[in-house]
Amino acid sequence: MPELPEVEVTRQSFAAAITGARIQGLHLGLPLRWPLGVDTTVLRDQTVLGVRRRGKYLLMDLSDGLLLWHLGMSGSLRFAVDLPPPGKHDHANLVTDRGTLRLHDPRRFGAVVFARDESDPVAAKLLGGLGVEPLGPGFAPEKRRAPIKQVLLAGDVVVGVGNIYASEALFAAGIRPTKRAHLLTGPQAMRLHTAVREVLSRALALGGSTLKDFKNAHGESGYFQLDAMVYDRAGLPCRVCGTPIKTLRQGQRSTFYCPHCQKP
DNA sequence: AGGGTGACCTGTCGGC
DNA sequence: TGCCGACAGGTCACCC
Repeated sequence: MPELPEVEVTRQSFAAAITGARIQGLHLGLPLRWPLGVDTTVLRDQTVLGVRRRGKYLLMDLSDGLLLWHLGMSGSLRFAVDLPPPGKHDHANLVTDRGTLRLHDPRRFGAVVFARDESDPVAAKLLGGLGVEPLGPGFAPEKRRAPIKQVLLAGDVVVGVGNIYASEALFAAGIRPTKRAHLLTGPQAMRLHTAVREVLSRALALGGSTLKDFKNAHGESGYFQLDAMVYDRAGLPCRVCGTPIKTLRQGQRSTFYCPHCQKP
């Protein structure tokens, strides 16, 4: 579910409401991707100072520590005063005096991790290798020899671009996903950066994609039916030139592209 | 060090 | 209807 726009929409939908809240307890269900890293009692009576985002991680600043949240492939957050009792796939509940933040995550690739701060080895392992923010000044894929699609996804050059928006951005830039990153021309690299920014910021402005069932922390759907140009459109006519969209596998992930609009 | 692969886990969908 | 394989929005540990 969550690529950068969905994570950021989620953050914006509850950050202000939870800031200032006093934590009463954290209740965990089935194991998530990583263990919390500390006994839940250290969280009690801590105050939430704010919620930031780095890549697809949410960083919750506490009065004495940092709580990292990741939504994995299938995670979503709800924040409300009166949530129904936890269901089968609700695996983390942060109870505060202003409401409960709940992680719903059927596949359990998500995580909640405690760290003293960002330099804590626990946090550094997760955040330390991350590339630049895609909405920031620029990124430099040209040092990599791997296919550009996989470089976008790897997260160590630029963060936040997931499988859907990687295909969409490469279409917008007119670049074939199999193109080796180091063979991009200067203009192509510039167009790609522009395309990534535009694709992500458009989805963000529209409340995140509703490709499957994305909802913000109020449980509201994005009011944007993702009108993908290529993603999940194998065999359908390109919306620009009519050529059938092609699909292939790269690193065990599906890629979609227009063989006419995207130059090898 | 970069690049390729397998792993984690559950749900859904299409085909027989 | 049931069963089975393929696939799903992420990213890490592990090899070479």
